Amino acid sequence: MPERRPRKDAARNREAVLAAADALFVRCESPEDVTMADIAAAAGVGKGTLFRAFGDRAGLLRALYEARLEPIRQAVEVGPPPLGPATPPRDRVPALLDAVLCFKLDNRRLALALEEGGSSSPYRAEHYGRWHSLLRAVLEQVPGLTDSDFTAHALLAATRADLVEHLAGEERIPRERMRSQLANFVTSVLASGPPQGLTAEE
Amino acid sequence: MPERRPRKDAARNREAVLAAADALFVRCESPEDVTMADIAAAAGVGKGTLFRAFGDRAGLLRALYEARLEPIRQAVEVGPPPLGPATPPRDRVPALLDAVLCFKLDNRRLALALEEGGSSSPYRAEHYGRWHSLLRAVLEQVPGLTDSDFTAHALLAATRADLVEHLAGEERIPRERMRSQLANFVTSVLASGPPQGLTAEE
DNA sequence: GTCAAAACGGACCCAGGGTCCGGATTCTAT
DNA sequence: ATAGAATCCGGACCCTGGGTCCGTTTTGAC
Repeated sequence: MPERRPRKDAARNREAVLAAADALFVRCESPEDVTMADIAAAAGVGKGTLFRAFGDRAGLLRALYEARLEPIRQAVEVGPPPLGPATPPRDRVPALLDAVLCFKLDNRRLALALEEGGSSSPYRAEHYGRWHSLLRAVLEQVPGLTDSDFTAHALLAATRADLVEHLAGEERIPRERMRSQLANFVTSVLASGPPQGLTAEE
Repeated sequence: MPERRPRKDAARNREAVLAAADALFVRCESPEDVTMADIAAAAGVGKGTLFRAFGDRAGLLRALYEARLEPIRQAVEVGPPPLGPATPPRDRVPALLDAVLCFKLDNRRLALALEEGGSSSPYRAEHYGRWHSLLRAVLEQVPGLTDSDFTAHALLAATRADLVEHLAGEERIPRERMRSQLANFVTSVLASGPPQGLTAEE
């Protein structure tokens, strides 16, 4: 099956919708007061178009999220340390979580809209699955650390969009402070367990 | 102001609604397919009654939640160790989080409905505020532990209703295993920092 | 028993996600 | 270039579910 590519206008409209949605989410107070009709209007497009292109609200949000996430995904999969695969586990774990935190700080409303969007739990999203299994795998390589699966969940939970929003918005905690607090937290989780040998173990 | 007490029928109906809602939430698959109309019908009451008594959906959920939470609240505020105030901080922290976890396991659907209920973030709920400031205060008494505020948030995040639901439902992790994993996690967070002297410090 | 205050309940309203289909656009083949 | 089919457009329309309103009923104080 040749998988014929979409028509030109379809592609153009798809981009217009993504751009419009992004802009609206940045400007809005809360994600739920940007409606599908709003997005369609802002993109100069009919509602039908928007639903045909993305299926439903969640689909649109996902598409936006994935697009924004792409650079980080690259950096994690094939980039240089401290995010890339060549990093020693004890350094990579904090780096990964810091990246997630920064991403959510930079895309607060969007992340909020997607994670707490209602209907299905954020834990079913495949992007969560990716972060979790990656983190889990890296944690597994940290000597003396058990329960990597749960630990990965728990660490990621510390970067939940609504928590980040609360800390940044309500408690007015500055970005750098939040990053360092998360780093400390992660470190303390990693630090426990058997003596994490200094430099020379034998 | 005498604050005259409610009429008999009002009180009776209020109880009926709470009971009906509780029953429905236990039976349902997802909290969002138990509608306000359903609850009213199940309680043998009109929708108006239900809204007059609780204000809105969130109000009803909150009322239910608080009611279920009451025993634990008592145990924490005036009960014996390990939950009560007489417990040494290092022991009380895990106990508190274990209590939260167990509560969410026992009231999965309800907690889900309230925390991810939509509109306003769970971090604005006053019951969250209570848990957080208590935990924060206890953490503050653990020597060598910094960032109690953030740490309290991060630890509580590990017991978020939808995470618990995911672990118990999707990943089929048994209760006791989850409790011990959480306990390990908490311990590792507490363990770091300065030497937590054995028994004799001087 | 009487009467005002309080509560009842279901018809009603409305926003917002999602669907539908007649008409406009784009691609392909000749 | 152009006919014709495939695809897409867009906004009128539907439907669910939270929340409101008000005529009627219940309660309880005197």
